[in-house]
Amino acid sequence: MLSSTATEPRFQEEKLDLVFRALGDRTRRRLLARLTTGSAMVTELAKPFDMSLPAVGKHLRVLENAGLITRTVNGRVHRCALNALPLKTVDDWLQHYQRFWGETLDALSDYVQRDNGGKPRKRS
Amino acid sequence: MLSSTATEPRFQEEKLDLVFRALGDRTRRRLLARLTTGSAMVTELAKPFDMSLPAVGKHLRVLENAGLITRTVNGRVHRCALNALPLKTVDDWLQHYQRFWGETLDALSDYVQRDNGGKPRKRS
DNA sequence: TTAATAGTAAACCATATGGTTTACTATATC
DNA sequence: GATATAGTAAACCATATGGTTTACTATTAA
Repeated sequence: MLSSTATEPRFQEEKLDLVFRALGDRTRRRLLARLTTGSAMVTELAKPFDMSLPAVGKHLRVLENAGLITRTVNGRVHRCALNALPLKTVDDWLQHYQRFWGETLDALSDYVQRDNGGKPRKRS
Repeated sequence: MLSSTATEPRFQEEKLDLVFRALGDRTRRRLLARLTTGSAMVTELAKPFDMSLPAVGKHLRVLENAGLITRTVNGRVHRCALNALPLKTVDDWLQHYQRFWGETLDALSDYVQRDNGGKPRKRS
């Protein structure tokens, strides 16, 4: 077995860098949202955007490098599909912080609803 | 009421831009992780990093602009604290995709464990 | 009051990012 | 074979990002 595995911290950190940065752009999030309705070729994906085809192509490349989409080339058509697995990695990362936004919400709730007998609100 | 509210789509999109981009850097994620153990002043936060103080200061500014930390100035000491609420926004955004990584995992599971009678695996 | 500490501001630099336009390649179609 | 279509590649540009160093401000302490 190689010294590097998919679960090794550094590997995961690099992946998170790519995924978070890929998600940090509205155009790319719109592309992902579009792909939840099914795979599509590049020109189809580019149509709704007020932007050149190469620009959309670059965004798709960023998403691909982050592992968020897969591409199958068939003739001259590149068909893109959503790959949500990296989002699970993000979700896992987020879970470490869930209790903190819970705490914040509870504190806010306690502050706003003092007539609640001071009981913490149930977590959603 | 003003024409712009915290839940208006554009507002949320801008926020997601800031938060995702803030999270797309390892140094900043380490800073957040540190802050889960409690608030700290800037020099304390900077200590573990092989990086100048102004550099860390900039990272903290990015986190602050994304709403991920709050800062209380007391004399010359700036005390930073985690604010995880924007991470809940991220979590909400992620939930729209949860069923897709579920599907992918199921498909993988089906492929790997053909001896399973073809039944979909239970969601975690 | 002098000196040390906490931190930002500003100027600077290299590289990354997000867009453009203008080729160019490869596949379909007439 | 000629032409249209799908898409990338490459060159270019403006701005953003992540780091540096060198001031500078403000507060605390000797």
